[in-house]
Amino acid sequence: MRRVTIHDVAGKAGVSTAAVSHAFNDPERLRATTVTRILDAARELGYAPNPHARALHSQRVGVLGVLFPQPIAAVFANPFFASFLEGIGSVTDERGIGLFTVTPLSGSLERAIAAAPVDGFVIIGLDERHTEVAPLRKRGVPFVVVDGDVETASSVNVDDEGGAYAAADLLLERGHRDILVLTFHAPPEELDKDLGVRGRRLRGYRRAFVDHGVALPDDQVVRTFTTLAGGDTAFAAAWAAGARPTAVLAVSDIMAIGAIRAAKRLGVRVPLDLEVIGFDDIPLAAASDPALSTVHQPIAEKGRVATRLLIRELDEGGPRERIVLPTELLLRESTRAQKTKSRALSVAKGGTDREGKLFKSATAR
Amino acid sequence: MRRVTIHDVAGKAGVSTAAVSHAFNDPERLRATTVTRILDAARELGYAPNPHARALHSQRVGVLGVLFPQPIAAVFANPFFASFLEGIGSVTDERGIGLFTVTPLSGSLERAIAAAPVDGFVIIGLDERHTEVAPLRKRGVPFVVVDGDVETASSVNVDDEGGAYAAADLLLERGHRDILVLTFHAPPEELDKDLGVRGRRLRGYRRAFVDHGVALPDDQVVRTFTTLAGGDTAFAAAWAAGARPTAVLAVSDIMAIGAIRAAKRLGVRVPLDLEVIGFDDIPLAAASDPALSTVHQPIAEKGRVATRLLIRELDEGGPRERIVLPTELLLRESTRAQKTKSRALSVAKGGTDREGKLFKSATAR
DNA sequence: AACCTTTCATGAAAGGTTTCACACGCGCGA
DNA sequence: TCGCGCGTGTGAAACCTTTCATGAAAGGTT
Repeated sequence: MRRVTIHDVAGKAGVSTAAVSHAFNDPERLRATTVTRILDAARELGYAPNPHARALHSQRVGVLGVLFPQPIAAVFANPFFASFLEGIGSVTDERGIGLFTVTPLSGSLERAIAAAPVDGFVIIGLDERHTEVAPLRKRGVPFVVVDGDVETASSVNVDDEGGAYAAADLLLERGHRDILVLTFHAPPEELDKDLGVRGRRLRGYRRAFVDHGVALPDDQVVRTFTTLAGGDTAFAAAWAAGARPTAVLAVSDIMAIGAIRAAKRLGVRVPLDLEVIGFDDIPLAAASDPALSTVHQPIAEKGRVATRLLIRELDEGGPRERIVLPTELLLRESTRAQKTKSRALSVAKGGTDREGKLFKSATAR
Repeated sequence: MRRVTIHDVAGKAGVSTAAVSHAFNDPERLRATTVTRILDAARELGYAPNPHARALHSQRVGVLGVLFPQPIAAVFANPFFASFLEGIGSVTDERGIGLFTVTPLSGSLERAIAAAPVDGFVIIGLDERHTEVAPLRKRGVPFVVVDGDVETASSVNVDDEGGAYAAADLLLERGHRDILVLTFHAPPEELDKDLGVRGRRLRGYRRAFVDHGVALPDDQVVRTFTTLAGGDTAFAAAWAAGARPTAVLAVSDIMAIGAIRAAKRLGVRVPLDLEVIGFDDIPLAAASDPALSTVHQPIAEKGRVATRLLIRELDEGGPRERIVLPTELLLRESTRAQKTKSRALSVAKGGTDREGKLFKSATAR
């Protein structure tokens, strides 16, 4: 059972294949009666132009790839990525563009990239050292990097360091001296250097400690998994080891919520005995009990900005840009302080942006 | 800056394009030294076979589409779909297949379907009356329907009715007589008939009421939005109207959680004054406070089963199947009853399934 | 009547890959 | 010596669409 092609339609309507093509793509060129005759034939046959043939010819499919370095199941299980995709999707939808989720193919990102029928990529979570992007560049496939920095491409980042600073600063300002810091397990290769998102956030915390003249001993910085269970066990373990922190800083909301769960179980009241600040502002943060104070980052907006950047590059070969979006300290119920939310990087710098809506900056203060 | 093609590689390696193709796809056919010479040339040039050309020829891209009837941003915002995609992704990943998210293109599902460069579709949320699938059938594109039923295709469903029955049955068994039922706002065209998932769940509730000889007046069935706010306002409104239910049945977890929030605000204690049972068992259900009793449905598993079915159909043109997966009543903290979880459709019926792992059934009792 | 414009339609090339059928050269068995 | 098979490699068709250049017919002008 062969798929119906443009030839079948042409035959049925008694015209050339060129006419059929025109009927679909540029009906003005044909007599109205001819167009309807062709369209009728097409409908009757159930014809739709073959996307591959069309793409092959026009060198353009109308599909964007979103590239994740982790298995696809891990992507969709993560609410952070869900929000991110939501942002990307809102733009692709409005532009009539398809969305392809690209994850490692049998463990190889390179293979996945090569096989993906897309016009360009939004890449997330690949930091400085990743080598997968080199072939991309070589093949001339446009891409935009999010939460990372690559010499040769546009990038969209968030003021992680500033947000982390604001969170730590608030707690220190309120007199806390015994603060437990929860951070991601590092991938093996970056164990020493503090690279990527995690590194920037940690750097922000550290800077606040330094500014307040407070020490942050190594055993107060705990590495664990980015899960509810991770935060829970990390807090419980610290407690069992004799730590009695009065506050928690976590580089991810879900870990913060896990820590709160452990604290509740141990009879520690939040925020009375323990103030907690997370990072990201996932939807669950507002819904959990107590509602989590956190550093809000515009996740969906990151996706939107990156996608618009990519589309512009695709359409007009626009210039490279490095965009840094602001973060915002959001105080809810897991802290006692009720200072209104403060905003990092609230003023745009370097403003040559044409749309005037984006925040641009070389360095985040 | 033209993309590098197979001709460039052939030229550089001093062979024909056919030889290059063989070097990639069937190296055995060529002398080993030739193969390495070709591969070297390819690497040096940064060559990767053009996916479109390949797909055009082989009539196969290695990509599956997941079809949603709502805008893409709504898809990713919904944790239900996230779990579903997680299930699908776990299978496509393992088989080295790409995943394409297909949502209406400028409002038209048909257009999106036509333009999608995929080998087949997993379709979710399209019920009996939707007409979009007709062209698919006509064009001979294989698809599998989830949460719906189409004459001409395989389908994967869940025992919605049985699960709903179990939930309602439990509450009625415990003596509740004043139960508020929360259901989705119906799309306009199905206002009267109770079709689709919503209809099946409502039917399950109703059957339990009948079996217990209890009436379910229309004003106890409230339609609202499938959101936290929807459940919240619906409960609050009913309360304001003088209703004093002792239990709530909601066809979606998020609505149930919203109702609990409203109840808390009104000074109604859950589960002491009000027992609540949701539906779906989204991740938030276990994490909320009190943890939500709910009808668990295997969301990710639905995705996995559907995907395997589709792949089999693609590979071997396997037979159509109608699969019904069991649901399970999960009692947590929003009910007082502590009966161990009960399971609907726990026994497979109709077992001609070749893998013997899936549950099949014509009617879910 | 000859010529020019428009309007509508077509032929054929191009886009990049895979694969079928074939060719070439060589060794081996008959 | 002939024929055959095997190991390697090639030419060209096929996959399906779009678009450029072109052509034919119809209508208008001088």
